[in-house]
Amino acid sequence: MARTSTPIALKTRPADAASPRLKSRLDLFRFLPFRLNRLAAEVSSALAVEYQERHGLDIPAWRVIATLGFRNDACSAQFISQCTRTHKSTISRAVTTLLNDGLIERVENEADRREFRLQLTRKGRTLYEELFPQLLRREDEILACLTAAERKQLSALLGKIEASLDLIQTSQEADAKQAY
Amino acid sequence: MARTSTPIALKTRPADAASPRLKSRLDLFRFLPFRLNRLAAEVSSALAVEYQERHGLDIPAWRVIATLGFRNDACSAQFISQCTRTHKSTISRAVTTLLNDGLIERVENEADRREFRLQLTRKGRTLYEELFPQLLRREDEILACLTAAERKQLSALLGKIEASLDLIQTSQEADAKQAY
DNA sequence: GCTAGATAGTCTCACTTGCAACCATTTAGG
DNA sequence: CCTAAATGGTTGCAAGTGAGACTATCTAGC
Repeated sequence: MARTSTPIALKTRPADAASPRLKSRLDLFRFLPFRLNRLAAEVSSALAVEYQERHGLDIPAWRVIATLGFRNDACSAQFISQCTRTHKSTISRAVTTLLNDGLIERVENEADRREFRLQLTRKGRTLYEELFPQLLRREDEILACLTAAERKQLSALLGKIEASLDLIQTSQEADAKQAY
Repeated sequence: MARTSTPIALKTRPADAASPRLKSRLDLFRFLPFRLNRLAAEVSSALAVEYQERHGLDIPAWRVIATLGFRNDACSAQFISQCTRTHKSTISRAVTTLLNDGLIERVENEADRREFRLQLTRKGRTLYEELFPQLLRREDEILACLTAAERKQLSALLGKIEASLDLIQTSQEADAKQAY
């Protein structure tokens, strides 16, 4: 449309590898944190259709389902909170909703009555079994632009950064680390 | 300040490349969207120190500064909104704050009096010039775990996905696309 | 020129989320 | 045992954000 002629247009093009990074300017589009944020946001919204529109789950709820679905044994809200890096109050609220929807159930832990063990109900597992292939398909769509080798590369690279970040964190917040 | 992921964090180990992905289960830690979200959140919070604590900027404000700092000429709020993929109301609020802080200024656009052209003030530019090397240093720290070649690879891979997502979006929401 | 439809930017509202206080329970130390 | 500190989980509150209404301006078509 005529729209594209406005200064706007700017199809935020991926950093094109050709031109070298300027020393005196911060090119936002080559700045990793920015790219990660933007990419994560876009990928998320590309997937949101699946669990939001088709199954009425929001992101925290999906994370709970996914964590429980992935593991066979029941686990605590705390555990879910930690491994998805989602605030415990957020998880708590999601858990409440999912309990009401009958997608998960919780069992008293006799050994420690502060904590509840959570697990998918039959209904919840059905949903999970139905939802996750759809999500994998979406992921595949998104990654269709990469060869198998490239996907492996990407995974390995992300893994390295993840590992490195954990280290950075560890050295910075030695006490928080205790929490494990 | 909103986005901070829980510092708690159980050592969600990076998908270890050894064991193959199970067919019947979705391993959250190998699921790209999840990894991207988590990584983006962590990287963001690793950088947040710089612009939040040291300069009192939140993320939207920093995006405005960065966009203006990167370009030489003044540009509209709309433009910033689009190229950072941040909602226009969020940008609007950040702009208001930055105007009050004297970090940016706006000039009437004679040609189109709906829009204002924004630019850094002297003070704003000083802040930008001071802040961005710090951020680059941080980025370097985070990427220190990768060789130069690997960094290039990563950048190229992200670029491919970015490009591909634009395409996906385009085909899926032909009308929404107008908005860009 | 005038009207209808776009567009830039602001503002209100509702919703989500992180934080921190809180309750219940467990554990450690005396 | 009894108290103090830690831990799992919930909830009230405040801050940030997206959706969408709204204002002012611009553009196209008649």
